[in-house]
Amino acid sequence: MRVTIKDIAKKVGVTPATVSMVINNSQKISQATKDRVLKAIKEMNYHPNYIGRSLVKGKTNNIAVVASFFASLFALESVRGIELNLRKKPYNLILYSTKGMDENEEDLLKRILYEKRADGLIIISLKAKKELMEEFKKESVAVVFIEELIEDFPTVKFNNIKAAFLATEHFIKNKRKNIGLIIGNKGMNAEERLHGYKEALSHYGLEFKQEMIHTVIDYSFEDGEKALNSLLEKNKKLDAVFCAAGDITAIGFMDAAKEKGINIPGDIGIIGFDDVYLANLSTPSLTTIRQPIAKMGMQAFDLLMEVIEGKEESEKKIISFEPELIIREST
Amino acid sequence: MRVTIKDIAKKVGVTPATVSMVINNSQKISQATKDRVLKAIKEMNYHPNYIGRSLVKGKTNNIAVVASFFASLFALESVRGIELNLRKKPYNLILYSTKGMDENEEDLLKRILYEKRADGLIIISLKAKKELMEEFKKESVAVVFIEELIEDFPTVKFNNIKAAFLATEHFIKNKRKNIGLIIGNKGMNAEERLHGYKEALSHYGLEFKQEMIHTVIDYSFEDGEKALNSLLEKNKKLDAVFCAAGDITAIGFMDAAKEKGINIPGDIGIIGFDDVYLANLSTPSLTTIRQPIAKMGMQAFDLLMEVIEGKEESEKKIISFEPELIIREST
DNA sequence: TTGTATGCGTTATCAA
DNA sequence: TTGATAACGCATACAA
Repeated sequence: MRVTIKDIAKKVGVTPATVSMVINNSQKISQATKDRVLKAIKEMNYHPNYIGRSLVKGKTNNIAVVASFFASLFALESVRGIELNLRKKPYNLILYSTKGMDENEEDLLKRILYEKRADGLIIISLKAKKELMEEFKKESVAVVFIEELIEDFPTVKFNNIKAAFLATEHFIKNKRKNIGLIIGNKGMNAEERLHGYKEALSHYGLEFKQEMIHTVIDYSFEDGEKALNSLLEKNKKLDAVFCAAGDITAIGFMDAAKEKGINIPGDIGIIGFDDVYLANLSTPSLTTIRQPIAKMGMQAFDLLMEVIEGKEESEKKIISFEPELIIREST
Repeated sequence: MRVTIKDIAKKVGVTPATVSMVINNSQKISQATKDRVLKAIKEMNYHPNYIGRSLVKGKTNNIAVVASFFASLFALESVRGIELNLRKKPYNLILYSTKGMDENEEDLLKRILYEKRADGLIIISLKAKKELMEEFKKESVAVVFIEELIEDFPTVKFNNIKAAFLATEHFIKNKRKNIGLIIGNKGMNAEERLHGYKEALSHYGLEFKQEMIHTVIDYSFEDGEKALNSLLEKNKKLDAVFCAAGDITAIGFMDAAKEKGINIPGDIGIIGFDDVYLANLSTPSLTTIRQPIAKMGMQAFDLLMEVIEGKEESEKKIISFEPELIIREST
């Protein structure tokens, strides 16, 4: 049997209530009994059972992170950031992934909420229904979003519009006229990046053409290879590509170009997105948009703590991170 | 207020006990009341509170994964594998990382144990004291290790000796004579890989030289850059490097070589370790040892389930995975 | 300053 | 087949 406060109480000759008060270092316990209880706790190797505590307190000290899967660079970096700041607080991290589960996303969120599995949630790149989110508010379970934005909920995001504008503008200033775009096929991110791309074109008096857009699903290396063929087929004069679908896809694109004897940046310039390690390692090294993902995770955790601790002004905060264009050899 | 079995009971006109029995679909409840209760559960949107359940059952349905840091590719891939199989079971994942915590590793493990935070643990690449582990056994909390081995505990590991042998042998067969080794500075892995490296040298009649070894701490990109300078300084004739510290470090090494005008594989051949997906994307692409990390994670989870479910023969099982040498352009 | 009593949400035992 | 009651480990309001 595990030792409980009862055992300590019996040993010291006080009641469980007294022991409990010592543990939560109440002011109204005499130093003498405090010492005796503490001594017994050490001797008997007592540790409070967090389930008992949770039940009476209505608090789990767990933070749930929900994402579609955790093996993506974005999710990984976010979790790393969250973890970094989590360490300063007495919370644990529980990960819930939705991809490949029998349960759908909404049911999962409901379960976390109603089964009382966490005091707060960080939801990464997932769209959630507004009504369900209101339920979280009602049950006072704090929620912070990363990337996808829900009205009236705190969110950490990235200025995708400006990012896409910067990338596109960089091409234009370098006299590139036929700028393709590789982009994800869904989500707010993709919309915003498309928006920034269009904005830059129109700002510099260039025409937007639908055939310049290639959408991808997986953000994979292979997606980049396919994109090259598809874009070239439709646009013989293609001289630049902004790969808003990430660096990995951009590198897939470069790899395919190399095989076809297309020179980068001579024939086609390319800009990636994210600035992962690899961007600096490819040949040519990749010009890209740097996104401070880990910092975004850290910020999301801090925001969550503020909401849990009751700071009202944090409840609707939207924190946006600004892009940085890292110029290397591919443009 | 959250709805509890009491609310359901009141609404239906039965006792909480009956509702509980319905939820756990006991056989001895009449279909009629079963239906009424189920209907009320749906109407009132009831979900069982897992904390209440845990308290009486003495079971948390949580699996803890402990590692020094989850942002490493090894830990990430392991978690991914664990996650994959976890989905088939009614368990949740809790992540505990030790690096950078105020608390040391041993205290963390003690906390997980005595606070009753998980029914089972998977410990990744961490050395634990035998006595403490015996405590887990006594409290019947299941434990499975990945990578580090503790006597009498189930472990999933990788044949590091053979892996290092294969890599070193590959160089030798390609007429490389001065083979450097980049390797972590602690842990069983490093020892085993060093062992395999030495074994290959001696098997092919080459002399082992201490100055051919460069140890690293972080397994980082930067470590690879430093390794190049250090190794070259001590060995002018260096013509091969087995980077047992992982692909990222190997890529760092290549990057530094590129800057110095050293040709890979012309001047120096390099072999990495892990086969992360970056390995195939670098220029030149990286020859490396493939380690089925996700599969190891899956296996660890299955083993853990077996122990939790009381299969005695699983309690001392050691499952070893075999290496595969993936030959690409860097050798 | 400490003890008594009660409750958190659930399950299990026993009786009806 | 269902109800009454106690128990899990802990915290807290109130009484002493």
